[in-house]
Amino acid sequence: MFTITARDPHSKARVGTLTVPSGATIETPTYVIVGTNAEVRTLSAQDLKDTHTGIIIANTYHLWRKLGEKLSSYSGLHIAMDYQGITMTDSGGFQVFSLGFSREHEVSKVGFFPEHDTHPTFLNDLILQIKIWLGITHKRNSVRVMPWGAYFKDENYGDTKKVFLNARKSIEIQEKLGADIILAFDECTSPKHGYWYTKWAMNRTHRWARKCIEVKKKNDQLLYGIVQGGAFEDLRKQSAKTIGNMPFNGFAIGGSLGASKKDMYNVLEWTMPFLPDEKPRHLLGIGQIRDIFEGVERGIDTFDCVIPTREARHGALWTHNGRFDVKKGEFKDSNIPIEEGCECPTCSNKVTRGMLYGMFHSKNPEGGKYATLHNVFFFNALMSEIRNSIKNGTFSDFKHKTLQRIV
RNA sequence: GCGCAGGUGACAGAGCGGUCAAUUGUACUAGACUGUAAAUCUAGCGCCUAUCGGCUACGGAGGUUCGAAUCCUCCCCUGCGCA
Repeated sequence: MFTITARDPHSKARVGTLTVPSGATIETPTYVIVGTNAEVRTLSAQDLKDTHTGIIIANTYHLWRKLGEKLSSYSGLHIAMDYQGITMTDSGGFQVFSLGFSREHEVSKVGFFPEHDTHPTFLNDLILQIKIWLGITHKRNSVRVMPWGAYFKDENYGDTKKVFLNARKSIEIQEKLGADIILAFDECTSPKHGYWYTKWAMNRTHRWARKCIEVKKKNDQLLYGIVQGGAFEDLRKQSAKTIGNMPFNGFAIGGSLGASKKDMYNVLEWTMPFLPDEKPRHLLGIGQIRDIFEGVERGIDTFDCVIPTREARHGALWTHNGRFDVKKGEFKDSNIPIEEGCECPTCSNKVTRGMLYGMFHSKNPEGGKYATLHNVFFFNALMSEIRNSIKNGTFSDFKHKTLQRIV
C-alpha cells in the first residue's frame, strides 16, 4: 500500500509509492488538488490528465448536502468525475470550523495566534464550552458541536432546521461516495480557541476517531486518522501519540497550526515522531510553496490546499520565480507567457499574460480556467521536481534554490 | 420656433435648502486568499496633506439665503413631441 522508495539523507524527506485498494497508485510527496464538489472548479476530466493530476480530494459535507437523496444511488466519485486517479474525501470535520468558529472569529486555520498560551484561560474556555452546548454562539457561527457530533444550520443550503453529522454518519457517507482514501471525522479548532477548549475538542476528535474505525465496513478504502491539538505542544504530542497508535491506514495533521510559519513547523516536529514511519502522512489544508518544502523536509507525504485553484480563479499565477497577479495593469499588453518554458496547457497554447489580463478584466471564465490549468500543472510539476531531488540527494539544494527565487 | 423632460465625479445613476466631496453600481487601483460559505472578499478611488485640515467641485453666468448640487433669472447643450 505505501512503500518508501527513497530517503533524503539530511532530513526526514522521503519518496514513496502509495497504492490504494482499487489499484491506482501515485508517487509521493504529492499535492492533492481540491475538488470539493467532485469537480476541480473550471477543469474537465481531460484537463486533469493534461495537468498530470493524480489525486483529488472532495468534501463529504458539501457533497452530502448537495446530493441529498441522490446520495443513496451515487455512482461514486471516480465515475462522477470520469477520473481514474486517486480520490480522497475530507470528512466534514473542517466544516465544523469553516462554517463555525472560522466565521465567528474571522480567522483561517493558519493565522495569528493569540497570547492565550501564556495566560491559561480555563474559566473562559469552560464558559465557552457551556455556551456552545447551550447553543449560545455568534450569529455568524452556524455550527454547534456537541459531544456526540455536530449540528449545522447552513444558510448556504437554505437550512431552516439543524442537520446532524457525526463520525458514524461521515463514514457512512464517505463509503457511499467511494473515495480511495477517507478521513476520520474530527473537530477542527480555531487559532483563537484557548488551551482548554482545544484540549476538549481534541479529546472529542480522539473518541470520534475510534468510532470511525469501529463503524467502517468497506475494506476497499483507506482510512486516515487526524491529529489535532492546536498549536499547543503537549496537546499535539498527546494527539499524535493517541491517533498514531490507532489502526489507521495513514495519518493526517489537521486543525489550527498557529500564527506563524514557525508555529506550523513546530507542530510538525512535535507530531511526526509519533506517527508510524511506514504509513503515509498527510498535511491537511497546506499550502504555500515554502510550507510544502518545510513539510516534506519533516516527513509529510501528501498535502492538499485550495491555493492553486482558488488563487488561479482570483488571478494569481504561480511560477518558479514567484507569484504574480495577472489582473494588474502592468500585464495589460504583455505578450509573454505566464512562465517561459512552462509546458502546461495554457503556456503551450501560447496564452499570454496580456490575454489573461483581458479575460479576467472582461470576466471571461476562460481566464480562470487557463489560470487553473497553469497553477495545477505548476504545483504538480513542482512536486515531481521535489521527488526527483530527494532521489538525487539534492533536496536541500533544490529547496533553497527554489525558495530563494519564489519568496 | 413652441411644448415637455433633462444636464451630478471615468461611466451609469441617487440626492432636490444645512448632517454633501456628494448614496449605490460599474470601471480602475492596491491588498488578501492555507482539509473551498470563495470565478470571492477587503480597502482606496476630486486636488494638496503623514494626520488634523485646507482647496476646487454637481452645464455656464448672475441672484435669493446665515447657508445652494438642491430655489430664482438669463444663457449654452441634450432627448422626445409638435410645427
